[in-house]
Amino acid sequence: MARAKTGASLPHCYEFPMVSVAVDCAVFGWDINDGLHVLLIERGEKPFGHALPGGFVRAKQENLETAARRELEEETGVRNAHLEQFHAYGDPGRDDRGNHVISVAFFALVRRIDHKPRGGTDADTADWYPIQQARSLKLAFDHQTILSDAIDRRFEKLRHDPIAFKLLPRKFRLREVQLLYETARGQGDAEKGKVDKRNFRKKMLEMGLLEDTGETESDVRHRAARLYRFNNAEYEKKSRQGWKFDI
Amino acid sequence: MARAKTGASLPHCYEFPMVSVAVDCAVFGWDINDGLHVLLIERGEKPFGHALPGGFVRAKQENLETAARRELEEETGVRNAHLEQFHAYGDPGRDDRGNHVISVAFFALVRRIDHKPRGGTDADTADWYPIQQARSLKLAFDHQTILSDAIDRRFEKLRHDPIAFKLLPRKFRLREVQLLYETARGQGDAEKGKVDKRNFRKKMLEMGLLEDTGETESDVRHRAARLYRFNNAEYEKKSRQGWKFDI
DNA sequence: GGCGTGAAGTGTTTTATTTACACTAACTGA
DNA sequence: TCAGTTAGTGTAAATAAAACACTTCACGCC
Repeated sequence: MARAKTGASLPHCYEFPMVSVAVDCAVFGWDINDGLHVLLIERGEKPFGHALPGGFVRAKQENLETAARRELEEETGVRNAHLEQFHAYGDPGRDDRGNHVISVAFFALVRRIDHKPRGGTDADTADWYPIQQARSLKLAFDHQTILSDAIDRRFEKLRHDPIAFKLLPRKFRLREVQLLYETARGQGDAEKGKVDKRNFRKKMLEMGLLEDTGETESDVRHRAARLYRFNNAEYEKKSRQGWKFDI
Repeated sequence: MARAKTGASLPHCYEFPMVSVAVDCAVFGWDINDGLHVLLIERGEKPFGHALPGGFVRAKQENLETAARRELEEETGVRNAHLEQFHAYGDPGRDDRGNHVISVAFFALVRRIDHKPRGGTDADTADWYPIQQARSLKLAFDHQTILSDAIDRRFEKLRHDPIAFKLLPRKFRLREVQLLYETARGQGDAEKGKVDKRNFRKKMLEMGLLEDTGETESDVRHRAARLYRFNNAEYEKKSRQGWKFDI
């Protein structure tokens, strides 16, 4: 959403100068073959360069999460992401265009395969970037800080909340779960977070939240893996009884 | 800060309707003899009733934390609290006075003994309320939700971060530390979070972050306890080496 | 000065959890 | 049938957590 331009009509008047409210999304896309990537847009207006997708909240029309979903879809085409708010950024100078803009940042997770990003309404282009590369880019505003905070502080959440299963197909191999958790433990770098296969499988299966579908994968040129599904009903039951997911 | 009144001059004009940005603080006061209390104000203007201390952010003048500190001092006299942002609330209807106001909520911890609250600039009165009582009050806006979120989701933080020591005097008894952790574990109710004394002391001392001052408490009519101090330099050193506080 | 009161302080054993570790099974394609 | 590739499996050792009860000290009071 563009801000007021000189000469435009300014029909909304207030007693005090106002702070603008934006939302920005650090969207992480997971792909078993290709690890974690971050969704960035290339801005079609000033300040040019890469940035997190986001934009202004529409006053009296939507709440913060709705705004984040709307902007994410408008700018990148991504829908139905797992979204969670994680921090508000509010330094008076963080937006270099002059207004005081606070931004409520969201952490989002999607299956990369579901989301071939496309350009957005402002002639921006959206694309996936490997985490390491994204970290080394100079992003607009304070988006590099937001991105780093998202990576450093939010990935551990996958270990205490089974949101990881939202990143997997409905039927998945244990190996996929492990790789995803290793990536989370290593803050984007699976190698760094490596764990023992036998211990991981034992713990995972003993939790009792994975059901063996009886099926196996096909079209592979090696021994086929069993496929499991996540039993959400059982998870909710255990949660209600005070049990905590932890891996 | 009052909002625009009908007939007041409205010199600040924008192209789009604006969202107002407020900060609110859930301040928890600790006292060894008296457990945890929450700081609430009684509003001197509409909507009347109890509320969390807070107010509007001054555009272009201050960031979110500064605003929170300012409002906290103005309304309650509390200074130098340990403050951390924890969630932004942004439903369009959450402020029943008509404007769309988002509120960035802060979780704050103070030693209750340091803060005899006083009334604020808007003829509000501030006072401490036991947690259970505060939970049963009907607070203004969505402040009851904010308070519940603060209690339910933030207390566990004391277990992974030695912020608890900010609530203790510089020299403290191990018993005080234990009681504070039990209160955190029990989300405000020490009885609920009770742990074994010997195991607690062992773990605490083996961490190597507490220094025996050599002194003991005085003016007690029973065996005097040793006084310890928290070694912050050592904590930072260990943190840098990847060690994690956990109790 | 002995005794009651009240909190401080102290070790060991048992149990549960976590870690370390290496081979066989199944399938495919050459 | 063999080479390549991933799936799948169990046990022992080490570490961490939990359970558990009595003695020490300071004081006030009789």
